Amino acid sequence: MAAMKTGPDISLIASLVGDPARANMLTALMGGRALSAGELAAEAGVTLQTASSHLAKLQAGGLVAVEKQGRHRYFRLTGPDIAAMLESMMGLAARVGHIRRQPGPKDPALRHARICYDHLAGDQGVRLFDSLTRRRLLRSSDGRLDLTAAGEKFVAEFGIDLAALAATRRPLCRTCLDWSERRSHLAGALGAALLARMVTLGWARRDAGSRVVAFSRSGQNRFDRTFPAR
Amino acid sequence: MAAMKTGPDISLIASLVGDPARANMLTALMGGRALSAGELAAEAGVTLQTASSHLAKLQAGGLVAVEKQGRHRYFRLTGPDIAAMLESMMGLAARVGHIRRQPGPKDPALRHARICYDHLAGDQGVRLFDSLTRRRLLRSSDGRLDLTAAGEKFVAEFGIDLAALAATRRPLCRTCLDWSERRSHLAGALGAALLARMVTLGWARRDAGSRVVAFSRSGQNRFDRTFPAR
DNA sequence: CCAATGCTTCGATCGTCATCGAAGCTTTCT
DNA sequence: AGAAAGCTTCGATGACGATCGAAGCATTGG
Repeated sequence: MAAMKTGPDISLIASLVGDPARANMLTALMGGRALSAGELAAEAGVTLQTASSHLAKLQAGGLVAVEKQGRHRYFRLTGPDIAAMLESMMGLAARVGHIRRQPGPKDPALRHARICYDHLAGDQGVRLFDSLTRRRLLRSSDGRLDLTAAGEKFVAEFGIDLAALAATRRPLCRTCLDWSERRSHLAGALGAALLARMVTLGWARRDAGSRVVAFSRSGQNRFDRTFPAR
Repeated sequence: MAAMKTGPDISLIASLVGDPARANMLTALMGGRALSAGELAAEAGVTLQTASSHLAKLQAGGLVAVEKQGRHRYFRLTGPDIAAMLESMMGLAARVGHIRRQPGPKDPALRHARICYDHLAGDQGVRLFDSLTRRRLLRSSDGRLDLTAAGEKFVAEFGIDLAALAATRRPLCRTCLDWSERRSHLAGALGAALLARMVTLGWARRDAGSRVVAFSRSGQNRFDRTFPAR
């Protein structure tokens, strides 16, 4: 007879993530785009039937949502907080030494710049966040993270429509803990918009089929100039 | 044949938390003190043998560490980041609706003030954090959270030896996401020291056998005066 | 030295769940 | 309408792991 426990039930969520196939699917969905059941099956290395079963459980558990489009069913994470939790788990796993067998060829690229749901993470993500705060374009006060007046000007000049972002229900600025850098990077609507803008400007493109964000040579230069380290 | 994955292995960590008995033990350890195998067995509602097996796995996974003291073996979390991850999972579980069967009698008390590893969480924890930042005693810049000059003075007058805290390897100020309030509260060495000081001052005492922090009537009054909402 | 306490290890049992083949359902394309 | 694509459901199999009784090992106390 278990003692009467109170509070949220962690173990349900954790057991969903605890299966390797599901963990792979969730990691793939951290790329931010909605993926079909077939793509997720390939990503997890299981057959379509098995993947379907897993996805049904993830959906029942509230971790993923589905959108029907024709004969496809596209799955996505139900929110950025799911991605944030996964990143924090990765940080822990890295600290206690549960690194995957082989570093893998894409590993350095992932550490340099990757997608975290819809914003930039890795070395580049942390540098972006540091640059913005060091130049007082971003400030955190009262437990909230906000753009300063100078920050709003800067972002507008960078080509982002702040009014449009403010219209969404989503918080403008959030922090997200980076597993590879163990520092914070910028999430929230602004984090997503900044990455989107960089892609539009041709600085970087998203590597299809992975979370890698590949900066071009000139794009990297412009990034360094626009978001200087000091 | 699973595709070659890279990065930290989430599923190992998650599967450890995924078992209800282990999740209960970890939640109990969020209280911050080291607990014996017997206490943890009672907490989880399993026999001693089962608990022993679980604890061996948690130890192998790097989530808990053990200290031998005579014929007792005391277990504790291997770091504050474990507690932070558990809190974030609770936040998620609460959002997607995995709340435990009965709210339970201790639930309101837990939401008001509880231990999160070694610092104050819940409504009181969030109010403490808000008050410090609103009065510009705490400021976050450059991705780090730091005491201002005024903050250092305030903390010293509150009876905390900052030099001693700085001597530890542990970060002075950290934020931790609160599952019940969905806001940040103060963690890190300072967060721990503030709670310890309040207990020393007799403002509050830790409810044995739970994570509840019970403020006395006068202690609550002094808390409200020392950390005003605005 | 013997008994009691605290915990671990062994062994056996039982459930649960991941997995995939096969069949069924729905949508799209021709 | 027929065929193909995308996915789910059904059913069977197999494996892992949670659980506890019983025995074993260490430490403490008389």
